[in-house]
Amino acid sequence: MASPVPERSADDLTARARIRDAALRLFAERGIAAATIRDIAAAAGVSSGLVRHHFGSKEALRDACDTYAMEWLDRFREQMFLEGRMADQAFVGSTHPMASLLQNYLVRSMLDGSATASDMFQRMVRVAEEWLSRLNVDSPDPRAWAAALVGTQAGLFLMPDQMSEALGVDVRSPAGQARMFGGLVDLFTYPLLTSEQAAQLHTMLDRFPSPPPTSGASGAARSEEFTDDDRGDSY
Amino acid sequence: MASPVPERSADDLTARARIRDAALRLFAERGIAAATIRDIAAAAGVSSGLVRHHFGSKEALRDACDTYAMEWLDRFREQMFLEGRMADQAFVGSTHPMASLLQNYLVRSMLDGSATASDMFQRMVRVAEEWLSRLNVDSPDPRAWAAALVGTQAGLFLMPDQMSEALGVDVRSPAGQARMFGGLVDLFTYPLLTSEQAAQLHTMLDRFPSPPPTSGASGAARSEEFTDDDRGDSY
DNA sequence: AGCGCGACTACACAGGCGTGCAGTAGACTG
DNA sequence: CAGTCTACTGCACGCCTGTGTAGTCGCGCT
Repeated sequence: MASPVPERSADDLTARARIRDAALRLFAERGIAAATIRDIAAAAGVSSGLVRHHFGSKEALRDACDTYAMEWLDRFREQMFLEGRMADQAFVGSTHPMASLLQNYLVRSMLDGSATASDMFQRMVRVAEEWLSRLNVDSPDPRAWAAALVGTQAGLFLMPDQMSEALGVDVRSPAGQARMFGGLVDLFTYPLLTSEQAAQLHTMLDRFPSPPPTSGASGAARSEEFTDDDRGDSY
Repeated sequence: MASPVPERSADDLTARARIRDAALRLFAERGIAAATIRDIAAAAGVSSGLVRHHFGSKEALRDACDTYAMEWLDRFREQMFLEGRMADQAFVGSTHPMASLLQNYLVRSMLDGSATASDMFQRMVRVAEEWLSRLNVDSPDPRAWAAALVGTQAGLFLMPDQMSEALGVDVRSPAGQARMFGGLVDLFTYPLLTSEQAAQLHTMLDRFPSPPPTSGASGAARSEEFTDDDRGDSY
């Protein structure tokens, strides 16, 4: 559980740090509500009262986890991409477990309604949108494109059990993760729709945008696009 | 909340049906654990005792919802695609709200560990894999490709709040849903990686598949791929 | 009319939850 | 060496949960 992005600070081996680490892990594994303070305390090897002593409340503990995860990942990305340590195998190897855990945690926290995690989601959408603008992709709605990109990937972290079952490998293991990301590479390499099909679908989607569902023709036609698209993509 | 896929059966307007519908909605909105029997009973306009009378336990109620959702969607797909009612706007318009709700419910139930919902996930992966095999996509790992396709899309249903914030539109509304699916169309139309990049990534991913993480070079290099891929796709 | 049975309600129960709080041990300060 | 502060524990409280159960209502059958 090393976290040497900014070199683990001195007071970070304390019970407080152990509680935070245990909370991050249990929150990520079970969800916020299902992970109890008593379980977290037990996992950290302390009493439940100490959790309250250090963090005040469960909500405050969760906020502390949110902030910690976000700041850690921000520093991580900074070192990774700005300081060019992407090829530094020792750096990447030692930070990866924590990076993976924190990403999982943030997606879970997002699901249970964390403002901090949602902020990070929005930031990632903006980054994706900027990144997209540097490619020569002529999407009619880059923002929706970026949101779909971020949203779909975040969701993937939420169902490791199902992905593991589908692949016959624990996607939490290095081998499983490699396989899963291999699938992701394919997904973003081979287009499923031709430009003509896409344009056609966009035309149909644009046809019924504004009015609320009057359960009439407009709603029906919109729905048709929903299901049609859905079929083509995943059924 | 019409559900005319097999024409709503006669005994389906009963309190039992109202309880099931309320459970589906609250389970989908809040998650299984967070939706209490008392809330479901109140939403259905009955006493909490009646929920137990009809379904026995919360777990049994959830199983009933799982089965109902899966069978409903199976019939829905059958009519939709085999019986060619895809262009029937009345059919599609009237069934879409329920289809959307049940998909959301199943993904939520899957997240909370439902075997039925997980089975449906695996079936969707197999269907996607067959569908992929009819395209001329030369993926080195079609199963991983299909799993990534299904997993990413399922995840999208889990974060409507974040997607709505990113798009400035409630994705539960027709307009918002159209916009979100428009982004999905783009995502599956314009490749983010060239075939060369993909082949390169696959080579790197294949290099470190089998051994458990010894925190040595293998793990480090694998992690590099993780984060590198991640960066390219979503950061 | 009387009877039975399923739909339905009201209420009580045990368990687990987050929280509050009094109290102890140890280290540091004057 | 007394004082103080912080880390830390143990326990009890109130709340909410799923569950159990006794009892009422109303309809259909004989």
